[in-house]
Amino acid sequence: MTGERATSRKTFYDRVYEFVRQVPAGQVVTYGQVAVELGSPAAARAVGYALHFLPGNSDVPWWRVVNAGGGISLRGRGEAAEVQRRLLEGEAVEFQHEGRIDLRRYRWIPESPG
DNA sequence: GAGATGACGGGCT
DNA sequence: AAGCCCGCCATCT
Repeated sequence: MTGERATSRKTFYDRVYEFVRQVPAGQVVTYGQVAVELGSPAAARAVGYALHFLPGNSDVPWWRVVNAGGGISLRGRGEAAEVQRRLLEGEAVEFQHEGRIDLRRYRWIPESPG
């Protein structure tokens, strides 16, 4: 009975959605960071895959998740990348000349003194 | 049970 | 600086 693997109850993806949902507007997190927060620092790929299932009308701010370089990859969807950038800019997130975000400034850290 | 997929990350050339 | 390759992990067929 002690083996209450509640984690198995929800899929890794569901945990990703919940975490991303906690990201406040105007801040961003990286795929790798989400993976770390979920307990799997090497599951950055799975994190991106989880967001891949999210429709545009989802209540999960998927656009607040960027790659480790603070940029938008969307490795094969340039259009989605443009939408993501627009959404972030709408939240006062500044993009640098190289189209990347200054993570030192916008990266959100959970349970942070803020 | 095994193989294939994929919104990543890091390292090497 | 840019591009390519490998590895990692979770889910699906």
